[in-house]
Amino acid sequence: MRTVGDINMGINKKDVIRLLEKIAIYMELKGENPFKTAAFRKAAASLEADDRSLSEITNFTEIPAIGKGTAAVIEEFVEDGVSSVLEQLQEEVPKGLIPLLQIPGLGGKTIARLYKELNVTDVESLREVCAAGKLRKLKGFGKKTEENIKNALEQMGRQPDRFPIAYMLPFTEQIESYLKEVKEIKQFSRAGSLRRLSETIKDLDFVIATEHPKAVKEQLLKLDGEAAVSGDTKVTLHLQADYTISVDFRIVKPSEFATALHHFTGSAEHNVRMRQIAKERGEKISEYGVENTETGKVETFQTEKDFFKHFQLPWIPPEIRMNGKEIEHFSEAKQLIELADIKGDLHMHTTWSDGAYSLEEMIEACRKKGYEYMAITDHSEFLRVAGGLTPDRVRKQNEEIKALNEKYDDIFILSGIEMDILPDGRLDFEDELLSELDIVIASIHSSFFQPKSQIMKRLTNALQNPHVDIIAHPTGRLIGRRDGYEVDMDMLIELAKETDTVLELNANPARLDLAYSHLQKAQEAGVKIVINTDAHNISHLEYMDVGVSYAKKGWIRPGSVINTWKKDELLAFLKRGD
DNA sequence: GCCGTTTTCGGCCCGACTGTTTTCAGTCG
Repeated sequence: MRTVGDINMGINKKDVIRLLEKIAIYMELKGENPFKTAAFRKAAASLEADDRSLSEITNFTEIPAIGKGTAAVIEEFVEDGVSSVLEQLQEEVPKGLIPLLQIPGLGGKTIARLYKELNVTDVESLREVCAAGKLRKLKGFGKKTEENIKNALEQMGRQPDRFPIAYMLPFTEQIESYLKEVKEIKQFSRAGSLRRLSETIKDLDFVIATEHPKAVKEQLLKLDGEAAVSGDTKVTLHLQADYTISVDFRIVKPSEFATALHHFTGSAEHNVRMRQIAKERGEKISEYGVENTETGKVETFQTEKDFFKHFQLPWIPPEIRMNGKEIEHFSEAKQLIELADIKGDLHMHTTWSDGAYSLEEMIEACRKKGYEYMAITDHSEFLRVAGGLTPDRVRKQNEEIKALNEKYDDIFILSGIEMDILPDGRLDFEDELLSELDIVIASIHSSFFQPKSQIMKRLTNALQNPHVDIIAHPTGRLIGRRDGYEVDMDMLIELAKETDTVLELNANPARLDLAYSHLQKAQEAGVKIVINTDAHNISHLEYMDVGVSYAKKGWIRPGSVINTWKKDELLAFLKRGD
C-alpha cells in the first residue's frame, strides 16, 4: 500500500546537499577546475543555509550560488532520484580514490595524476605503487613525498579524522600553561575551531605575538612532539598521545596580532565573506592587516573589536563565526550571554550519590566562584550504579541543606534531585516527595535504544509533571561517542513551552546537550534554558565557561537563561507549579 | 559553475610552506 509518507519519503534536502558535495568530491578527484568544484560546494552550503524545506522551494536559482546548471542537477535528482552528472563522474572516477583525499599532501590534482599515470584506484593500489618505488619516479614527486604518503597510509584507519572537543581541551590547557611561561611571547590566543568551540576539532590552533620569533620558535620546538612544519611564521607540532595531535602555532608581530587572530579563527566561510566586504571597499584583508589596494597602505589594529569597527561592524563573537551570514545578522543589540551573567549552577552531585566531594566542599567551591545560588541535585534511587538516593536519604539531605543555609548568608543552596525517568515512562519519585524540594531535574539514563515514540512518552510524562522544573541533557548524546536517544525535538520544544519546563544545556564538554541549533530553536519558541555543569567534581564547575561559550553558538541571550536571573526571580519561577 | 549599476568575460580570499624545482605547483587553513 502506498501512503502519503511514501511519496514524500523520496528525496529530502539533506540528500540534495550530500549529492552536491559528492559531485564536488568527484570533480576534485577528476582534477576539474577548482572554481567549478568550489561552486558545487558553495551551492550545497547555500542550500543548507536556506531555512526552507525542499518542497517549499519552488525555484532553486533564487538561492544564491545556485544557477541554471546546479538547479538542473537538483531538479533531476528530486524528480528521478538519480543524477546523470554524478553517474557520469562515477564512471570516470573510481570510488576508491575518495579516501585518498584524507592523506595530507594529496589533493584532487595529484590524485588525478596518480590515477592517470600509475592507475592508482584505491588505498591498496596506492600502497603497492609506493612499495614498488614507482611514486618517486613521477615528475614533481620525490623520495620525501613517497615517504610521507607511506606514513600517512599506515596511520589511516588508526586515527580519527577529528576529535571531540572534550578530548582536546586538556591538551589545550597544557599548551597554554607552557606558552604563559615563554617570556618572549607578548600575547597568545586559541584560534581556529578550538576558539569557535566546534564540537569536534581537527587540530589545535594558536596565534602568538612576539618581537622575537626565532626565540619563540625554539621554545615551541622544545614542547614534546615532532615538528612537522617549521617555517618563519608557522610551527606545526605532532604531539604523541593515544593519537597524534596536530598543533599549529602562528607567529606574528604584536601589531599584526588582531588581524592574524581573526584570520586564523575563521571559519573559512566567515573569512571569505569578510574579504569580499573589504574588496567592495577597495581594501584587502590578510593576516597581516587591512591593505588599501590603491595606496598600498596597510592598517593594523589593537584588537579584533577595532578590526570589525573598521568595517562598521560590531565585534562578532568567535563562536558564531560560521557561514558568513552572521556578519549581516549580528548586531550589538542581540547581546549574547556572557560568563559574568551566570549567577549560579543548578545541577551538581556530591558524595551522597556519585560525586567526588562532600556537600560542604561543593558549597565552598561555589562560594569561591561568587555564585548567588546553587542547587544540589544528586541522583535518584533508580540509578543504583551512581548511588541514587532513596526517599529517606533525599529527605535527610534536604534537612542538612536547610541547616547549611542557616550557616551561609552569601549563597543560597537549593535542595534538589536529578530524578530518573524510568524506561516505562514513570518517574522515580512520588509527587509528594518532589513537592518538598526546591528544584527537580528529570533525565533519562537508561534504555537508550527505545523507539522514538517510547522516548517521547517518557519525556512527555516528565514535562507534564508540575514539579519537574528542568529536563537535563535532553538527548543523552556524547560527542563523538554516541548519538543519544531518539528525540522528536520539535515536540520536545513545544511541550517545554506548554508546560513551562526548562531545557538544559549541559556544559560538560563531552555532552554539550542540547546542541546549539536546538538551543536556538528553543529560544525562538520562548522556551527557557538553563546552563548547568552537572559537576561530579569541583573542577567540573569550570565547565560553565564552556557551556556559556557554546550557548553563544545558539545566539542565546542572557534573559533566556534562568541561572542568570536574580535569586528571588528564580525562586518565584521554580514555585510556579508546586 | 556562478556572478555582474564599473563587468556577459574573467574573475572567483589570501598567503605560507613543502618538495620539488631552479621559478613554481599543489596543498592547506
